[in-house]
Amino acid sequence: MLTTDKILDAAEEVLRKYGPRKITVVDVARSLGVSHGTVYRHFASKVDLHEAITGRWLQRVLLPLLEIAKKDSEPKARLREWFEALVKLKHDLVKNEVEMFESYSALAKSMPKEKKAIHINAMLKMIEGILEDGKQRGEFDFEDSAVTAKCLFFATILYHHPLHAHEWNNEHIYDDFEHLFQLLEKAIHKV
Amino acid sequence: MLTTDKILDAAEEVLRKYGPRKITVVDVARSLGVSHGTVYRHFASKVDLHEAITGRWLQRVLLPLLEIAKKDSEPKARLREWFEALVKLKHDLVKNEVEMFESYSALAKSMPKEKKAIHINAMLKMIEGILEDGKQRGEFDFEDSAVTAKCLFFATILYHHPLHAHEWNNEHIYDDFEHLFQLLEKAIHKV
DNA sequence: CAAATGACATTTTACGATAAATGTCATTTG
DNA sequence: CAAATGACATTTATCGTAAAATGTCATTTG
Repeated sequence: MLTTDKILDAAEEVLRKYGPRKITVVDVARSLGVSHGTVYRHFASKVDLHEAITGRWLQRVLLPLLEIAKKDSEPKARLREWFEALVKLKHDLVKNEVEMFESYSALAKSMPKEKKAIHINAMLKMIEGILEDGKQRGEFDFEDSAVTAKCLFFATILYHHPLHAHEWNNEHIYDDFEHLFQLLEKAIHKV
Repeated sequence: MLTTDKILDAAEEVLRKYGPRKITVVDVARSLGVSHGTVYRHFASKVDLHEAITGRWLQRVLLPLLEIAKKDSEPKARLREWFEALVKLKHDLVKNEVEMFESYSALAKSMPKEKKAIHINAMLKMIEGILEDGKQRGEFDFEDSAVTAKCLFFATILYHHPLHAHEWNNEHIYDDFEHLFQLLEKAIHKV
């Protein structure tokens, strides 16, 4: 019997092989050797299928960040490690898996923002956790962890949002990030 | 005799009337009642013409920022005023002149980054001036004005870069900016 | 002779017809 | 009877051709 997961596997395979313009319901069904009607028994629409593909990939790719967030190392160091991992992750995707990155970026573009918000919120929760931890331990100084998490995430958006990927081949990009992050640390570290 | 300025006036007219897809050399020439060959006596290429149009517009639209930067009010207040003006400026352009904003965004997209850098550098210089002033007066505390200016500009990019314009209809956008800016202030204000 | 033209080869875009994909559902299959 | 099919109307993408724009330059104009 055909499962949702098998369809997603096939879809990723198609994506990998033929690029984002070719992930049609028909092609995915063909690569599974079933009729496209069958796929519609598992996904209400092409868009739903796309969202599922992207969602699964995002979850997988962001796993390392979750690991870092869960550590109980010093919050200051952990926060830095998390953000450095975030930008390195994104930059590496662009460098080493351009076609995959672009494929998924293309899919993500057509994703409704509520769906995107889910993943952004997952990231914000990780940051918030580190911040809250640091606040408890007296390392950090700010009012609201959730608000501050948002600030940090969006302040660094240039360095991790796909929209800005074209700027990441600039040779000073890591220096710039480093300077910005130091500035942000200065704002939240207890003096 | 035909002057470069007259051509740019006509080009803006065409842009305003027919949108960005219609600013062809031929159309601009037609609206001036001259042959398109004549336009080529003033601009080496269509791209050059586009750059000139965009450049002139940017300069005009960013004039208010220059005014603020030149004031000799308190640097802390001036910095805030400058950034609030920047994001308000951009947001107003989207709200009140959508078609113009999109037109120019479209033109800007095809502009080489060296040309864009000129305008970004002009902005950075304004920020740097305010920061340096504040440092002299003992209001601010940081190492390098130029570096810090870059940090502030790019940390707030979500709120003023056209790429993110689609996020500006979020109702919390001003609150978010306010929180971020407070955080940044905390990082550079002398305690 | 400086300024402008318009004919030109070349490149880019627009358009419309054809093919393919989406989404539904009555029917078939195991 | 749950699972899968494929015929279908509708929407969307593809592609070749026609039209328009780019960029050059020898010629014309005032």
